[in-house]
Formats: sequence, structure tokens, C-alpha cells
Amino acid sequence: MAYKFFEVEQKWQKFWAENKTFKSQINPDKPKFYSLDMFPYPSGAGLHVGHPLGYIASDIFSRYKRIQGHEVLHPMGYDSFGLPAEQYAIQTGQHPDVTTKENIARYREQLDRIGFSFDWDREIRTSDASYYGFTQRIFIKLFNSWYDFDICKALPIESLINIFEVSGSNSVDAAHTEDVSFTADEWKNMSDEEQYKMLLNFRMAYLSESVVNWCPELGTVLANDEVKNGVSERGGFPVEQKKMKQWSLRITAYAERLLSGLDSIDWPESIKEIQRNWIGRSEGATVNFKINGHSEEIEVFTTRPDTIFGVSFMVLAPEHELVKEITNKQHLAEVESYIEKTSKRSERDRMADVKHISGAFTGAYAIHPFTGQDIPIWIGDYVLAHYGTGAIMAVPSGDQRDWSFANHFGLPIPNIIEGADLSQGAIEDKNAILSHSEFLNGLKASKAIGLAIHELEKLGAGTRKINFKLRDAGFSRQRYWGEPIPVYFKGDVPYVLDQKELPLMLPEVDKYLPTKDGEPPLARAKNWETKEGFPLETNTMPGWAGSSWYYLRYMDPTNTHALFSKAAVNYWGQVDLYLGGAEHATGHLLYVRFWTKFLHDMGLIPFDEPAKKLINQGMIQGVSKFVYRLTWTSGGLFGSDVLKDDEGLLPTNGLPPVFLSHSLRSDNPNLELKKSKIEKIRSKYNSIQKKKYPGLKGDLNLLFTDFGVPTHVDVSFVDGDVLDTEAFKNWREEYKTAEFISENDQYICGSEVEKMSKSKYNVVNPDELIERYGADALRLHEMFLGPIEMHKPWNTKGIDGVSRFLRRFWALFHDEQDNWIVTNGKPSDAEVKVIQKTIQVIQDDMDRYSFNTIVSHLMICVNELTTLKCTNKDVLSDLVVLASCHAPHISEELWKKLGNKESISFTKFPVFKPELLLESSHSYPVSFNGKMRFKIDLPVDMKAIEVEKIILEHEQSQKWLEGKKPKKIIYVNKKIINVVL
RNA sequence: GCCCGGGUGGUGGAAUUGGUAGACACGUUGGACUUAAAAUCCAAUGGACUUUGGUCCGUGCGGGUUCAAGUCCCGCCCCGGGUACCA
Repeated sequence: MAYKFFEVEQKWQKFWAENKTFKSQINPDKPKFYSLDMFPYPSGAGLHVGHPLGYIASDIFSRYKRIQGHEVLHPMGYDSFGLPAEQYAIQTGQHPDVTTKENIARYREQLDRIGFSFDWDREIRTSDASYYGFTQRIFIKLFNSWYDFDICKALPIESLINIFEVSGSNSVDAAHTEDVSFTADEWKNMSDEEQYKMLLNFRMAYLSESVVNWCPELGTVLANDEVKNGVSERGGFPVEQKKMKQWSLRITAYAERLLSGLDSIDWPESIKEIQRNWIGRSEGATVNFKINGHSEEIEVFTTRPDTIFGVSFMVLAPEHELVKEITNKQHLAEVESYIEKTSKRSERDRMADVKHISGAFTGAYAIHPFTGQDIPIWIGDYVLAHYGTGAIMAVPSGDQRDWSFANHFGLPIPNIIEGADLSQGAIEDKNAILSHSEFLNGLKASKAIGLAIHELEKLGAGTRKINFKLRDAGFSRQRYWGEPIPVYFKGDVPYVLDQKELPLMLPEVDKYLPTKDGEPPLARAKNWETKEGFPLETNTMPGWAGSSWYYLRYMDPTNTHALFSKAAVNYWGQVDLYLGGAEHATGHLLYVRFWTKFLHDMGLIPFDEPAKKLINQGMIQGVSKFVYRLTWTSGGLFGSDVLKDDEGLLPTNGLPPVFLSHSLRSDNPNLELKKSKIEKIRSKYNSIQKKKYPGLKGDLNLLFTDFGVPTHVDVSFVDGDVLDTEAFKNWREEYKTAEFISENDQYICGSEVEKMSKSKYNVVNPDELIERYGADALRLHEMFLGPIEMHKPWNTKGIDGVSRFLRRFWALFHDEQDNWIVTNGKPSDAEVKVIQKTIQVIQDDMDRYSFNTIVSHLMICVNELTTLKCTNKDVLSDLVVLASCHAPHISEELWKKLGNKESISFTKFPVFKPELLLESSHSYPVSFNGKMRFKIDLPVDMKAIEVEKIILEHEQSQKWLEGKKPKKIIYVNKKIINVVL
């Protein structure tokens, strides 16, 4: 009798749910372990086999930590605010809350079937008011805070007011939007409203008119990380630059800490690298250039102040605020037309057109701080307004872009590099030696940079400066389905709601679209104002708001007074293992670090990084299958060379579609086969058509080189590469009469690895696999596919292997009639060795998150115990525990049958006893000059000198020694012997 | 272009940190059991020679270090990801 996975799995899933087996609590007697999955957005499509991959891995590890004696927090929830539900609402009028709840129910059902050890009592949903009320509370905290660069910490805004009152703005280095300067007296002379407005410049959440990524198609702005290649990440719609008043969070204040914090966490190097690039720290200097005939100065940022003597012109971004000021009359027309031209070009056009050099001369000149020479000031779109200061000093000898610009416009290229040839391009090498550079002559960049800054500082013309690419995070979305921002306006001035008024509930609206005047959907809500009648903010928060702190809420999900209790954060602490996709590198994973640092500064949590260890699970790709429909059978009127009557036109409507098997697509070597098959179809078509259209003259002329149009076919109709033609015919009405040009009586499909998606019909649904093979088999198989971090195509065939393993596992405990055959008593030495070896390797593999190799070792163990005909209870008990993380259902059942009352989750991981593995003899591989030649069995405790003697006298050795004496004999771990000749 | 990863049988992938390359599985082939199929079990399975005892070659390519290299070093090629006038 075979193992009946269906009953067993249902039984235990029910048991775990009813007994709340995986409930976690603050337990000071036990070490804690927090294992977290990135919570899903509940989309309408449900789960495919790719989704649970990470959940299975984290579940395995959670179960492992549990039986290692940890109190494990392993929660799950839903990131349930988001665009798709809203798009669906716009189309159907269905409230996003309704669809979201339906989708969640479906997700839950699917998740439950896989046998996860989640503590469902801690479930959270970001779209629940009981959750987003606290997200709003964090926003208020951000609004009421400022960042002090002197102590590198965010502080309550009151402390900034104190500083202003005592010593004005200049004694403090506060993160800010606009440069301002005032004394304590000036501050005190401001009205309350003036003071309030001034503070807005320093808050961690601030409102500003800024250039944003506007997506007209989606009707909302997008964050930088939501734009890929100039189009929206979701939907791929074009994105424009637009000036809008919107909320931003001052993430740039944390740039330095976000960067240095990466060194303290065990995250994949690739993610850290992406974040480092995104933050984009560069060290250099700002240099101020005076302008001939103007009072203003131009400030530039450069990483190479050492090349200052190579400056031969300056370039401002077309949007630079000084451009209009300094352009003289002769050049005004040209400059204005250039600005006009560049402003029309979208970000995307500019990106596509990098090599085209353009610019215009303003007619103004700057003054070199050291030489006093005149430097022409140009504008050009290769200088970006939003990086650095929006202006550069151009050094054509040391920067390729400056060189190209100079070359294009015939500007001088002064040489400041010893022995350099500048005819082909700039010399960017930092090891080059400087010349024609006064006090920097003969130096390399490494020395010269510091000296140049020093001299600039002496002149008051520059200062050391660190610059970041990271931009503040836009926080307004013109959307309905998101957290309302808890802000109201008195005139133009924003005020936050009092904490007591939270949650600010999402209002009902008649439509989920912007208003006629282009206001966001919330503007449609009735009475969208405070009790006093002040209008509320109509923007909502972006998708990443709720996910930036959810891991903290899991610790204390039902707390109604606070985000979480002190006791809970102190006990559970950081996430120990965080599993999720790498696509969130510059989004979620950066924002969650930002909010964690902020909440840490507020004294709410004792740590300032969210997760110690991060693993990115790879994507499971779909293997799409294709059929190839002969072009002339795709219906309609054909007037091509392919199909002709005398008039050149033939109706092919109603003729059966014909599909060409994959290898017949190529002419060789199957051309003859293909010809004869197509010939058959041709005569058949002719006779049908002649009957149908009696007046038809001539025959169909068919080309044999028709390769067929590749068409996606549902992967469930394909076994290996062979198409189930009957299932295919029943798929769609138009295929009912389909004919197939097969090879060896089989229709072979083509295939390609692609992302899993509904439209490609390559989605493999976990439910069907569970029905057929069981949840344990699915879990084992997903792990067995390969290392967790790797992208890999889904391969259903392999699931037979783990399915067989489960049957063999079951068969260790049962005879053919399913009778229990486990025996008490002392295990044999061989049995002990097998299980001890397995305990050792599985523990090692667990500790390095190598979940795929554990499956192999379980298989090896079961195979070896089967060979030994092991029925010993102690050995088999250990084995069941080892298997319980990957295959919990079958293990739980066997555990019960072994006579245990409690769930296997409450047992202990088997103890590895190395002394039980000691061997009395060992098989030594013997090599000569590194090449393995033979093996020899010898006692382990034999002395080295005796071993050498035996080996050298061995008849096999004579061949290699040829009578000579060996130079050296090398032992590796006393196990491998290499004889050096 | 720049910055990260990676290239191992027909396939997915092992190789505990320089020490018996190809574990484990899929697939394929042959066999057993069956009226038959499925299921199950057994055997073979990197390549080339071969006197059947073995021998040689093999981890993208070319060099190097070492008694010993998939692993370390140098120079290429290819694939995947990130990023892109970032001064």
C-alpha cells in the first residue's frame, strides 16, 4: 500500500490550525528567532509555483530553528494597497477593498495547502485602518522631526526651535531644502506663521514644488525606482518630467548612514552594491567661480579639483537658475532657443540620444580662481540640473565628455598631463602626473586633490564636499487605494492632524478617477475636511509606505495604543532571516532601512537595521511551449504567393488550422517528410475548397518553406515536448478541427524559458501539483531545483523523483500491506553511522542555507537505510526529525505513529555524536605526482612510517616508482596520500 | 562604457573554503515483473582509445603558481543582473 499523502496532509494541516501549533509568544527562557518573508501583494491571478519558493525556504528554516530550541516568529500578511486593485476598480466600479479581500482569501487558501508554519494570529494587512492608522502616525513623526548632521540623528522639531531661539540657523547643520540663514533675533522677530513656514524647510517630511516623474497614463507621479528606462515599471507607460507640489521624505539626510550600515549586515553583495550605486557617494570639492561683471558666483561640484588648471570653459545645465541672468544680449536668442529645445525633450529621448553633443554659449565669462583667466560659460544638456550643483568646470584634458564638447565646439583643450597625447580623447587615469598646474606640478591625483582643496579653501573659493546621487523620496501619489496623508491645509500651509484623530479613514468616492480639474480621486469625497472645515490632503501615500515598517508591527499586531510595545521590540529585535526578491533592492529594501533608522533615532527601537541576514530567492521561470501554425491556415482571405487561385485570392475561412511539428520547421533533414505531409494537406484542402466553391479554377500552391507562426500553447497540454492534441483541440473553438503535421506520430512543441505569466500560458499552478503529488512533494521539489538564490526554469518532470523518495521514506516504516514494521532495540553500527553522517551534513547544510543539498542527503540516507533493511526505532526517529523541516506532513504522521504525543515541532534536533562515526579502517587514495592511482584499505591508527612502507611495497607502486626513491610523501588530513617523485 | 554575479555530462545541479570532479535527481538505454500498460525494482549512462587489465583527455579559452587547481593569480571570450552624460 502506498503512502496516502492527501489524507495525511489534510489531517495535519487541520491539526496545526486547530491547535495553533505555531503560535509564538515572548518567551524569556528561549532565544528568539525572527524569520520573515516579504509579504505579497495579493494579485488577482493567485499564486504560481514561483511565489512559494521563498516561503518554503523560510518555513524550512523556521522549523529548523524551532526544533533547535528557539522561539520562532514566523508571520505572514499582505501588502494590500496598490495599483492593480485600483485599476480594476476603475474598470469595473468594484471597490478595491472588495477585490483585495477576495484575492487575499484565495491567497490564504493556496498558502494553507502548502503546510506553512505561519503564526496566522499575527496576520496584518496594510490596507486595514487598524494598520494604516499607525503608518500615518509615523508620517506625523517624520513631519515633526528634523535631521542634525552634527550628531547624525533625527530629532524632534522642538529641539530645532530651541536652537533657533538661542543662536539662529548658522550654529546648526540641519538637513534642509532651501538654503536659509538667520540670527536668533531675526527668528524671534518672525511671526508665528513665518516661523512655522520656516520650519517646513527642515522637516523630515516636507512639501515642495519639485520636478517629478509624471505618468499621464497612470495619472500619478512615480518614484525614481518605479521608473525603468524612461517608462513606468508597471504598465510600461511613458513618463514625463513635470513640476508639482508634493510631499517628500528627507531620505538624503540618511545617505551616509544608509551606506555605512551596509557593512554591518549579512546581505547579498549584489544588493549591497546596487544600494551603494543608488546612494552614489562621491568625494570631491565645490569650487566657486566669480563671473565677470556679475555679483553672483557659480558653484560647481568636482571629484577632480586637482585638474583645476585644465579648466578651459564651464557648462551649466539649461535649467540652471543663473543662465538667464548672465546671458548677454548677442547670445540671448540662441540660448533661449536651446533651452526651449531641450525642455521639450523627454527624459527618455535624452537618454536615447547620449552621443549627440549640443550646447550654446552664453557670452559670459567666469574667472579662474588661481590664474584669473577668463573662462567662457556655456550651457549644455549633458550637464544635469539635479545632480551636484547643476554646473561643472570643464576639464577637456581629463574628462572624456568635456573633451568631446570642446572638440565639437572648437574650444581649447589645454594639456595639464605630463607627456599626454590629447588628440584622440581625454586622459582620465588618476595615476597620470600633472603639469602646467603651478603648485600641483609633478603630482598624482591622490596627492594633488587634497592640496588643491587646501589652496581653494585658503582663497575662500572652494571647500571639501561629499555629494550623493540619492534624491529625496517622493511621497505623494494621486491615487485612491493608498493611505491618506494625515494633513490639512490652512491656505497653502500644511498642518498635520493630531495623533488622536488617527486613523484618518480612506473616504468613499463615486469614482476612482481624478476629478475634472485633475485633482486626485480623494477630492471627490464628500466632506473631505477637518471638523473645523479645513481641507484635507487629497494625495495618498506610495505603495512602499506600509511595507517600510510592517516587520515591526508583526511583533505586536493588535496593539491599539502604540506601533508596538517596548517589550515586543526588545524581545524580537531585528529580523534574523529575511527572504524575498532582489527586485526590491532600490525600493522597499532601501526604504525599510530608512524608516528603521528613523524609528531608531526616535528611540522607539533599539536597532537601526531591519534585517541581519537577507536571502534573495531566485525567480522560477516558466517554460513556454509553442505550436507552429502554417501561415496560410490562419483564416481570412489570402492573396499571397502561398495560396492562390486564378484570380489570386482564395477564401480560407472555415478550413482547419494546420500545425507543424517543431523539428519539421527546418528544411533539413526533414524536408522530404514535410513535403509529403503538406502535399497531403494540400490535396485535401483543394478538394474541400472545390466542393465549397465550384467555380474555383486551379490548385492551391503551397510553399514548403513555411515555418509556421509560433503560438503560445498552454503548458498543461504538453508532456515533455509532446502535445496532447486532444486537449489542445478542446482548448478553443477555432482549434476544434485542427490538424497536425507530426513526426513519429507525435506533435513536438518548441519551448523557450520566459517569465511566468498568464498571457504566455506557461504558469504552473501549485494547487494542481499538490493535488497530484502532495504538498511535501511540492516543497521538496521546489527546494531540489537548485540553490535558493538562483533563477531557474520550472521543470515539473523532476517532481517524480521526490515523489518516489516520499514513498521509499514511508516504506522504511511499513511493509507492502502497510503494516508498521518499526522495531525497538539497539541499532547496528552501520545504521548508526548512516544516521550520524546524515545528522552532521544536514545540520551543516541548514546553517549555510543550502536547502537543495539537504534533499539529496535525505534521499541518500533513506536509500542506505533501505539497503540495510533498517527498522530500528531510534534511527528512524532521528530520520523523521531530520526530514520534518522539508516534508512536515509525512514526518508529523510518522512521528505520531512512532508513539509521540506532541507535534514534531516541539521535539529537539538530533544531537550529532562524532565519536559514533569513528572508523577502524580507512580507504586511502594514493596519488603519484597528484594523479590518483589506486586505493588501499588500512587501519586508521597505523603509524605513518608503516603506512609509507606498505604503500611503497604495494605492487601498483612499483610501476610509478621505477626503482627510484620518492622525494616526498604528503598526507592530507591523514586521509589522502600523495607520493612526489 | 562602468560596477557586480556566473560559465561543470543530454538536463537540474553536487564538490564542507587548494586534496578521489560529476554526489543526488531527471532523462535516455537495456533487463525483470505484467496478457498489456502504468507503477515498481535491477543494471548502464562525461568523452576517446582498449589486449576488458586498464590508459589518456576532460569543469568557457590561453597562460601561470603548486606535489596537487573547477577552486588561487594574469590575459581573453561568452551569459545574466545593476547602472548610465552622476562631473
